[in-house]
Amino acid sequence: MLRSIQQSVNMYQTIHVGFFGAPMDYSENLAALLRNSAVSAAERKLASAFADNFPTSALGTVEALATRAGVSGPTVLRYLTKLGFARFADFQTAVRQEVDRQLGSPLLQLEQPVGQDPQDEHLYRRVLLMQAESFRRMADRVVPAEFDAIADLLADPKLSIKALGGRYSRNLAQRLALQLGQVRANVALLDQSLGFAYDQLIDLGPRDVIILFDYRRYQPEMLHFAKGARAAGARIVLLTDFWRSPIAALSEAVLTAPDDSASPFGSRVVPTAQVEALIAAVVERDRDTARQRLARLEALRKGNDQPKGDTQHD
Amino acid sequence: MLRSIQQSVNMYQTIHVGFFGAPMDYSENLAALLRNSAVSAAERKLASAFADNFPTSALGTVEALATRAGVSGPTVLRYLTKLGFARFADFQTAVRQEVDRQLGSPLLQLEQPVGQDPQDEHLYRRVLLMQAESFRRMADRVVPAEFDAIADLLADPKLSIKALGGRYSRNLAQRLALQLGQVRANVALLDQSLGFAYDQLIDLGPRDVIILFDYRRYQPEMLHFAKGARAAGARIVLLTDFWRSPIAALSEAVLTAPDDSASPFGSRVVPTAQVEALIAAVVERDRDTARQRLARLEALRKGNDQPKGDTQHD
DNA sequence: AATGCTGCGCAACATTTATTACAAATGCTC
DNA sequence: GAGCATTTGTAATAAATGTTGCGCAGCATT
Repeated sequence: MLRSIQQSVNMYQTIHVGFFGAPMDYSENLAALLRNSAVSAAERKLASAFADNFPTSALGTVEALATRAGVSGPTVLRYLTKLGFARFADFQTAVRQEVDRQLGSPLLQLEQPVGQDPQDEHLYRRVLLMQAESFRRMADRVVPAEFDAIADLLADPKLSIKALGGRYSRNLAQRLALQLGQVRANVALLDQSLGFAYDQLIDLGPRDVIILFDYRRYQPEMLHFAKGARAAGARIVLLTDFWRSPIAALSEAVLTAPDDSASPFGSRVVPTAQVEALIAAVVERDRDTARQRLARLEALRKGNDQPKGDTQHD
Repeated sequence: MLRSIQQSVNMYQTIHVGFFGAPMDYSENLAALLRNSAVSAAERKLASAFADNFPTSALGTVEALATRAGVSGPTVLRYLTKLGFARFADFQTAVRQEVDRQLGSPLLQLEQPVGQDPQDEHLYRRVLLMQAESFRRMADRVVPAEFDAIADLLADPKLSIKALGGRYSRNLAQRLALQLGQVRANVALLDQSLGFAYDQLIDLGPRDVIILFDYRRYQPEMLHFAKGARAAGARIVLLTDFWRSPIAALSEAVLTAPDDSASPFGSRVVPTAQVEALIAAVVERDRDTARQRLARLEALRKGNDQPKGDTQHD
């Protein structure tokens, strides 16, 4: 036990000493660490097995690995212990992280436009490309059922829809309420500023759908309100960011979005698209009703065009 | 054992049936299979957990997965059984193969569209991909000078900014005013409904920048207002769609956007991004001022937190 | 209201799998 | 060639993990 004084560490921080005594730090490259640390015969066989098809080989069981390498299980364990992984589970966690990183990075590199330094790009162009990337990624994590569950709720004519947003997301709630109100009945925007809408709580019941917009710097009042609504039996739908507002636990369906932005404020671009998609889905569910309602509204608007403007929020 | 006659198979050959009975074959894309097969509430949560960070989430233990998703272990097992994986080990093997394949060919990494026909795609996914495409195209028609001209105006502390939007674009004006107001002084939202803001016209002069949002089904009142503002000597900036509102002729800078949408309403997603980009540009032009102003606001907000809510629009 | 159905979590069970102790084998030194 | 040290495999053990049956709860149907 002279050699490996190193303790078991969370991150594989093993430092090897290279040819001229220069320390080699493998903390960034697990695969290399595995390959270069072999000394004895069995360890070499093991290292080869790792190298042969890296991530896969390391993600199975100890036994599988041992068999593939032609060594015994304990040898595998001992090797990994030497490298600083006290438990096999720790090792696998590290491998998974590595996989994640490697799987994630080529994507980003691919998107790098010709001007190698993204700083060279104009801000505006940079923002647009970033958004394009966001949407591309969003598309790859769509869970149709989740979206449909929300759309079904919003489209159900027996239910009444109430939208509520925080300081910066009130806009979204407003947009949703405005557009949804044009294609179906019983849509309201809960107004936050007026004593914070607690008055509304008393009337809530199981026939109400509360659609909440809550993004980072989550406002405690929102959670408080959500709890009250839940207690009253209302159904809760949540749109939030990737960090997930605590309200998620109270919701029966959640839609998340990234909020990467070039400004000090989180971006609401993807959520805006989500709202629009929801509207589209609601329309799709009962095209005729929506069409008729829109036509009626159009007619009404023609009736009193110039004077005063519209009745509701707009 | 009535339901799943399918045996455990090496390759996950589950076939789903698309909208018109067209079979959808996921045999090449495990991630999509996991996301698209969810139906019940718990399954949705699970699918979301899978989607959140795909390979990693699936390579741990059943328990870890269940916890992350907020469901029970057996639910995980049942879901996977439905998808054709008799044993959890089979599933993980499939995941590992997938990881191998994807690491091998980074180019294929972007999920190749599952339903060959875009019609087969889910509405939500379709919307997201469409937006990605929109932004991609927008990036290729960026005219930096035009954008910068607008940003310069909005950032000029000697000028006063007034935002105005139409029926459906008032939202954008509001968002701009709200955020811009946090990073610089003299920002106002012209309220359309109150007698249509003509009162404001009388005070306009060359030190005012009117930023207008006018999208298809251009409202005549907007044009009328713009003419008045122009006559009063105000500077006009316009955000409109590709068809270009007639106000464009009166504006000293114009930013256009597509408004393709799946709903009866035009999409405001790109314009939202434009607004955010403008804010970012303004902040970039004088980072210190913006930072200080934000800090001061923050402090003020802390002062009167709970009572009444904010003074202005929000 | 009562009944059947489905979805889902709890908890016991069974199996797998990591881990440890021990002994055989190998290589090295005197 | 005996003795010591290091390496490696075997087998037993303990822990973790997958798997299954049961029952409750919610929902739709009659």
